[in-house]
Amino acid sequence: MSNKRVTIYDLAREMGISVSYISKALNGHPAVSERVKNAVRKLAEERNYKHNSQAVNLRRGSARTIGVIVPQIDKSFFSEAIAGIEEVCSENGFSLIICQSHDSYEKECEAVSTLIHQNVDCVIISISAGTHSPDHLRNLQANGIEVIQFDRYIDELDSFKVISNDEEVSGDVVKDFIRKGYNRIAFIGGPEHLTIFRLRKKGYLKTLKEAGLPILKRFVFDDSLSKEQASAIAANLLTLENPPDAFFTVSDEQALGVLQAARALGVRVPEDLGIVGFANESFTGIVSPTLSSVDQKSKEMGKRAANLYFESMTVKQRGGPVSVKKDIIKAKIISRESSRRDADKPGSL
Amino acid sequence: MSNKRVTIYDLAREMGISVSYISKALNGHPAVSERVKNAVRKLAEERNYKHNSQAVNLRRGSARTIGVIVPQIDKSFFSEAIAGIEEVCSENGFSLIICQSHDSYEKECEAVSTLIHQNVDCVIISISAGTHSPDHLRNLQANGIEVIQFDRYIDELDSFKVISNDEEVSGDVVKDFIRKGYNRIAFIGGPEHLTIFRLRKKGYLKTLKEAGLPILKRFVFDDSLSKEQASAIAANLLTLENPPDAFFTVSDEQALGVLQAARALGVRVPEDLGIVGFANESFTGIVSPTLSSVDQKSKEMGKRAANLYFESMTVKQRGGPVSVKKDIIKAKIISRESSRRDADKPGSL
DNA sequence: ACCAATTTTTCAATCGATTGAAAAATTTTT
DNA sequence: AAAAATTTTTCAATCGATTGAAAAATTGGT
Repeated sequence: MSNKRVTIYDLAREMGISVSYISKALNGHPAVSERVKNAVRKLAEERNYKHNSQAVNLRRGSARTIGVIVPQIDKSFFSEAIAGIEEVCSENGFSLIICQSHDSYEKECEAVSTLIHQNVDCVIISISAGTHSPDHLRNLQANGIEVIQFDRYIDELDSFKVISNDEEVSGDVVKDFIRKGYNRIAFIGGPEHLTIFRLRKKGYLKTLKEAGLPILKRFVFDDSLSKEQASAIAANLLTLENPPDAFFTVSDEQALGVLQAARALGVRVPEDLGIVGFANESFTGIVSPTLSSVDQKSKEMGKRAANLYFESMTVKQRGGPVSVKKDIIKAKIISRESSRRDADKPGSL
Repeated sequence: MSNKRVTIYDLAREMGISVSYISKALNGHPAVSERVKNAVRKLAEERNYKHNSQAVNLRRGSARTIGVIVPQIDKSFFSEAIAGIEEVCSENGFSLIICQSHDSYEKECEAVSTLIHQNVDCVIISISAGTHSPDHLRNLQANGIEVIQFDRYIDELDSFKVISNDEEVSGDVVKDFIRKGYNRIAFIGGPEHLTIFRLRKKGYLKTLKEAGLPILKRFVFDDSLSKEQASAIAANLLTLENPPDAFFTVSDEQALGVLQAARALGVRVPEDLGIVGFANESFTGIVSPTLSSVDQKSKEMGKRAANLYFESMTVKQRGGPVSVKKDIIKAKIISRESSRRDADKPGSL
């Protein structure tokens, strides 16, 4: 046990040739004959040689690695996005380091620090709910690390951004509610310092206004991302004299909270109350009634984010100018039982 | 943009002192006066110096990192276990590299390769359903990397193991069913080359036998881990002339599959059919009816696994003998609606 | 067989940080 | 003030791999 690792020095000693020659042979350098290449590769295989990434990366000056920071990896939105990132990275021979911020600014900063230490080439991040300033991300850029934001982003930071058409699709959700006959639509949002939550609220408010519906302040809530908060808000509103007949929430956890409050109060969903959430988490399809949600095409967002890095690298290498751009991926409403009122039934259009 | 990183050479040049002295100052070496230490630290802070982990690790010969390989990070069992590992690692100043095998042997081998390259000190793994041989894990050991298995393990590999009392708790599930009046209990298992699935089946069979109940071969299925397979099996059995009145499954996905099949056929749960799954995934508490499940204390398993590494390190450093041991964490049945028949109601004991 | 051209192989520097030994500077002792 | 003891600082090797330049060996032409 605890054997030392085989290095190219070991191989060189055993074969009686120089270290640099071994290195060139293993890397397919043209100055090495096929005969030697094969012999070296064979021995490397036999001795179970594995290169030391630390050494390679140090020498190269790059770890060929992308760091990913997300609030939680066990939300399907994020794990799917990571899957997309992983796919593109492995196509390009890059590895991934995944960090969780658990929605805390401090943990996010720690992750940033780790990734700088690890000498990553790029950081793809969906910022935590606790993050108010992009200084730590500027720190990454100051260290020559490309920053790419997705979903939850800070607009003022000059970086690539891969986002949904939040305002537009939020408007669509409201329109859909109205079309189905819901017209007392409540909104449960997130912290307003995050652009996506501002935009979703904006889309909601704007569409209500355009539809000529009154905006009831007591039906609009910010900064209530947890299931429990949403549940409490719903329980409160549903016992009013004139309760809402629909809830639009900016996450699926909130939508679930609303559903549970409705269940507890005997309010029927979707007959008496429509619910639409955001992110199309996997549980939305298995609760009863199933929850309508906005699908943000998480995997595609991840792929797009990673591709932005590799594309910009290519352009930079050619000396071309890299214009900072915002990539918008169109989200799509997945209509399930929780918003399926009569008006939506086939033939009723 | 694309600035080069600050190194101790830059700091040394700026302060007009040697590189090694800078290094010693930053690391609190006793041979450096407080005056110099403070000055160096101040400048390092100002210039935003971050050490290069590649260089540090190369020199040290260890990355102070633990690699984790699990089938999927978006199952709460695994993400909770990872949270536990993370907690213990950060207490000990270690980092984490997380890899997913997606239940494929090839991907698991790739992950092993990556982790060897990254020079990790230890690998904590729950092996994939597609893994039949522990050769790749022996490869880790041959490279001086400690291997710790948890949950899904290969018994024949000489390594630490952190596992549940699978056979015992499976027996308890069956006993619980019987106590509640279920007596035609079907079983949907996993691939038998994984010890945990063998043990769960063994506990099921043994307990049926001890209870004097017949073992019906057509009620026992192996290697059917997916929700779809479980659903198909349930649909099949429930339309028999003498269908089962309970299902014990080795995962929660399977339990959900059974529930959906029962719903589709109009079979009432738990009145006509009891269901108990395994892992206490988060969705078991939000489906309707809620699903009973075996809680494996995933976070504790993760913490235990990581602690085993640090404990064995301490012992090894002292030159003490490290006996390979199996740590058993007692699982607990979480009784929810899907197995809540009359007999279980309060006062009916 | 000799010189040039080509192929094969080695040398030495490099990446960034650490560390024990050696050297230089300072303080204490006599 | 010289010698000894102590503190401060630098030197040089090291970790493992890569790479351009230089050297050595081989091949070809005449």
